[in-house]
Amino acid sequence: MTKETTSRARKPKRGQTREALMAAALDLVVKKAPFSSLSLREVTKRAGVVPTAFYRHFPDMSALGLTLLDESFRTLRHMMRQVRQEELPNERMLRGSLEVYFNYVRNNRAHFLFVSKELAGGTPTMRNAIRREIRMFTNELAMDMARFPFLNHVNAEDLQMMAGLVVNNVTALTQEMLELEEDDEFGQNQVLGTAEKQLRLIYFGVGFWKSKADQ
Amino acid sequence: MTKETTSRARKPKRGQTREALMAAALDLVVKKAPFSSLSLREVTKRAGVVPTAFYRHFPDMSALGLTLLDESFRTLRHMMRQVRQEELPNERMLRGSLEVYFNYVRNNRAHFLFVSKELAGGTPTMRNAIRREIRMFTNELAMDMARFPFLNHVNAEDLQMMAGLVVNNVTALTQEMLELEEDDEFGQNQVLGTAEKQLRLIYFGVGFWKSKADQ
DNA sequence: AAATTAAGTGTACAGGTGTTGACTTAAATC
DNA sequence: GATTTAAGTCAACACCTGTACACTTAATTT
Repeated sequence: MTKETTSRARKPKRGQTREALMAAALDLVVKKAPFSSLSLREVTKRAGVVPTAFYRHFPDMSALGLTLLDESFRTLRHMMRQVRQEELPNERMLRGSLEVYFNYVRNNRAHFLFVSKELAGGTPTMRNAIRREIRMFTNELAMDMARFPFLNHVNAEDLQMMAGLVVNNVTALTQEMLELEEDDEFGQNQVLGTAEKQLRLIYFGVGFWKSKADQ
Repeated sequence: MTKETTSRARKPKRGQTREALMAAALDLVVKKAPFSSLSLREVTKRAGVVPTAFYRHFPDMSALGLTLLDESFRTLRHMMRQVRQEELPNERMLRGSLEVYFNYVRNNRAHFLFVSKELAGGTPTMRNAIRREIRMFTNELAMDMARFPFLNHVNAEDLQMMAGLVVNNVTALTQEMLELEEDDEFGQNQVLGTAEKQLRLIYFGVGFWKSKADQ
């Protein structure tokens, strides 16, 4: 990661064991247990490699975990950025964004399951990393809301509060969606519909609230 | 639990080991790891008892977990019932309910931490039990909302949606509060304040939303 | 007072765990 | 082509795990 001393980068092409280890861990998280309770041996076994080979790629399991976390959020951030820089928010854009997001969740089930379980049950390091990431999303959302014409009379603190409400709720609905069977399209659409209604309430509700109770 | 065959109940007064085991497990959950990754031996050690003594009280660890879950929700339900049957909802009642609730959370930190970690990381049995319990709270809340004069023109489905929004959010804030240090009163008050603002938005927002967009 | 039962202890075993060190081998660099 | 380095294997260790079985002991029932 830090070393690139010589002129030409030397890439170990042969061993994609590193990726295999990460995939194995993710796999075990999906169909067995939270990451925190996976054993090194179990992961290497599933990766089709001898236990000691693990140390060629990670110092210990928690390092693997952090790498997995990084991977999860790097691609998620990428997607979020694409969603954000679409045209100005309007009526249909809310539904559209939610569809893109939940579609992404469905296509990255393993990563979301991993993150979801670690958010509550992981080591403090893990939990903090995840919470920091979520806080970042909340801040960005608050900034986007500020450009929403309907909301431009709402102060920064209240925007933050609203964004928190949205993020908390979407997080919960994501976990709900992860509990559904992968092919339960009915259930998934139901969650999506609920999400849309709830966000609509939040967005439109604040207009009323602010104009009435400014005290 | 089921047996009470003879005339007089025979209580094993000597061994409060059962309670000790439950307390030990809860203790370990607070300061170490999610319940799922506790070992039987570690629990018995902390309870000050030999490993095999465990089997006199529970068939295995997951039975202990379910008992713990039962205990957690039995007292929580009791508190909720008291909060609910207060006088009709009004302005100050929102704040009051939240204070009672979060105070309860603070006084039952271990149980909430346990539940919070199991909600995402537990066995399917555990997760379902918890989710069922939460769904129950949501339903009860929806019923309470129906009696709210401000909301009596909202149909059942939307009430359910609103209640879900409230419960999701309070759940998230509960987890946020559990991450704070026990003596961080400032942070705790901040969470409480956020909660109040957010719920106010939900409650008052819907009035505007429904009267405007009935479509 | 005798008998029964609940609840504790100690020993033992088979298996899983993380990590060590020395060895092999294939690829990348010189 | 020789050498260095990255990435794999194998064997061994000390420890922790759940659970079976036989044993003790105190309390409750009879």
